[in-house]
Amino acid sequence: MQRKRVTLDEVARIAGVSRATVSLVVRKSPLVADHTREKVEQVMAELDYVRDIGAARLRNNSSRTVGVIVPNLVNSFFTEFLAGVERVMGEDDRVVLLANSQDDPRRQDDILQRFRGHGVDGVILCPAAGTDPDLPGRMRRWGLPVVQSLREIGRGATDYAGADYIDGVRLAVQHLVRLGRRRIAFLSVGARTSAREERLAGFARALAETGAKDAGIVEADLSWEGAAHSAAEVLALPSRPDAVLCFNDILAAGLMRGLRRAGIEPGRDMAVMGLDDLPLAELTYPPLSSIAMDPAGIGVAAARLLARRLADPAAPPERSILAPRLVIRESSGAEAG
Amino acid sequence: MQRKRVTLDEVARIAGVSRATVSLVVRKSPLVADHTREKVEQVMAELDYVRDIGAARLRNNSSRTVGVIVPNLVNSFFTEFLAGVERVMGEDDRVVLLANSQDDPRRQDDILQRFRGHGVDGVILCPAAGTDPDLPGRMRRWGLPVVQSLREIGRGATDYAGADYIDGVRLAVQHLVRLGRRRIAFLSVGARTSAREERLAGFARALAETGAKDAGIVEADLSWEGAAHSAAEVLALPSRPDAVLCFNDILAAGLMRGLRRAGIEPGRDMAVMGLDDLPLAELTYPPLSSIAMDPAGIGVAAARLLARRLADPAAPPERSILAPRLVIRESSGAEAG
DNA sequence: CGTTGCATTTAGATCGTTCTAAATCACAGG
DNA sequence: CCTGTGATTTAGAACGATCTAAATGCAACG
Repeated sequence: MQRKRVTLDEVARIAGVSRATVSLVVRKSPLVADHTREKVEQVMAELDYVRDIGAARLRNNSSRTVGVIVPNLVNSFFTEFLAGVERVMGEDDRVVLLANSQDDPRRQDDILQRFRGHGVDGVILCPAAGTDPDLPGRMRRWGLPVVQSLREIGRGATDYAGADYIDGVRLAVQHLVRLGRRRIAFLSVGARTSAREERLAGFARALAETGAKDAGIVEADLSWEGAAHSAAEVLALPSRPDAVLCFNDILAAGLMRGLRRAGIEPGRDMAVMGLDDLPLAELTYPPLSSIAMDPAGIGVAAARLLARRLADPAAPPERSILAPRLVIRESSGAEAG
Repeated sequence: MQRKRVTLDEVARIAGVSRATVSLVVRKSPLVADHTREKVEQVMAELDYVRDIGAARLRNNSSRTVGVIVPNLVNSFFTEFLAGVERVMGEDDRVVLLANSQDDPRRQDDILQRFRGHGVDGVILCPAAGTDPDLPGRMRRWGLPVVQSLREIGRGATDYAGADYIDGVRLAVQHLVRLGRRRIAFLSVGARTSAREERLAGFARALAETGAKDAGIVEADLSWEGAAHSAAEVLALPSRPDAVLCFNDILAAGLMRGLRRAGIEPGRDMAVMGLDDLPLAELTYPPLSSIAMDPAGIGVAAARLLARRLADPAAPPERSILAPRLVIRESSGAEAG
């Protein structure tokens, strides 16, 4: 059943050259004469030769494989990110080893060990909440190149690709203020990540800049049900908010369900905004105003950073921060006037 | 920068045993004496030894790596599927090579060659629309074990994991008929896949069983915008439908937007149902009645089938078909009575 | 004390590639 | 005809594991 592999030796024997020559042809070396190359390529096609990249890596230490670790595969923010990464890697003839840390640092460690064992050239990591702050250091000591993305441990320790969350939140707050909202609450999540810190920091800063009132911060489970349940808590805030900015669109959609159940009409009685502009933002009712972060673009950027890092391991760490964009729909309320 | 790998030889030297013994320890062989094992394990921990799986595979032909090819990473049906696969593989200490065919058979072929080159143990494949019918045959000739999932080329040629789409459609049609709907249309997609054929076949069969009228089949782009645009076409069908069953929830959500733009209230004036019960079905307005297909469960089943196949390559092909479940929300109209 | 049997350990070949250093070839120039 | 040069080609040693077959140690037995 298991068919035996066609090897360089076999091709060499049939083409009447040496193994080394065939290897050169495989690697498109300019050293080999045109007629030899043609002959060898023909034989390779006939025998359906497939180069064994594992064996190659054993010798030359490049597996053309990169690991990607995301905390979650249900949130489409991460899957769009992943799609961006995968596209660039595919174009670059690399292959993606995917793993899901489920936001658990222990699992994340296991995965990294597996990746090391498989000899990945590098890793793109969205660090799990609660990751050991020394992880970038450990990875450096392992000699494993890493690009962090979407979240970051030890700012500036490694390459990083992300969106400007702080500015994104600012855009949202400014938009709400322009529409006349003054008491703004923030619906946050429990998991301690740099993304959360940045969004909260951006919130505080934007309130200060616009003079809007901080109506309070509520924490919800990261699921639409969780957010729906938080509606009561939001409505009970001492200074009753007239707008809620949510950590992401999933929470925003859930919150809108919760508000409507409580008889509050989102978009009219209470402005609601999301962050991330997931595809579902278009489909909720009312359609959700949000801040587009272009996760696929971030994935592309992360993949490029890793490619650069692999080409030049000694280069100084680089950051690739994409600008967010305000997407106005209906949940933030009618246009002023 | 690139740190040199710790090898078996090194561990052996420091632990004062032979390379072969260390190898036995790594593989948890019962042949080695307890005190030796302890000593060796201690040294491995000290040196941070990581076994090179590529080198191991070269000798024993098992890479503990499987390839997964999906046509799309945006549709959460596929990402939930992927999450299921990844979970089982992780538990089983295997790693997933992910690739996205974008429903393009040429890309899919490239990916398979890459996978072969990386020495994957097997592949889980959701074949791209338009895949060469002989692909299962070619893969058999390559000696590459494969489990098809969600879609199928050459029924019964390989292991297969999926949901009973035909029965799923039947549940939907029966539900609509129970609510008094009589003229049912189907909003389909262009891509020719077994999933599409089964859903259409199920539709025809269910209409025959229930006596409902086929109000026509409309094809949309596989995106919510595409479906929104199709609303006009649906409304223009000669026997004006009173219900529309959609190929999936994304189309259903888009169609509802399109209907509302045209002044038709989904759920009241026109029943709308989706298939797949994606998370977004909860969040649309009105919430979408749908048929849960449990993609994560299918992913789990596919991973198990592949594990079985790897353990016993000669076993006869097996099918794992999950039963669908009706999820009633509001888009299908008020409860009868 | 030599032998047998069992548990444990090991040397050396091997997997399919790439690398290094050297060999071979073709041909021009002296 | 010999030598030097640049272009091709190659033999053989890696890479880091696993496998095979055999060696070793040790205790008990006759």
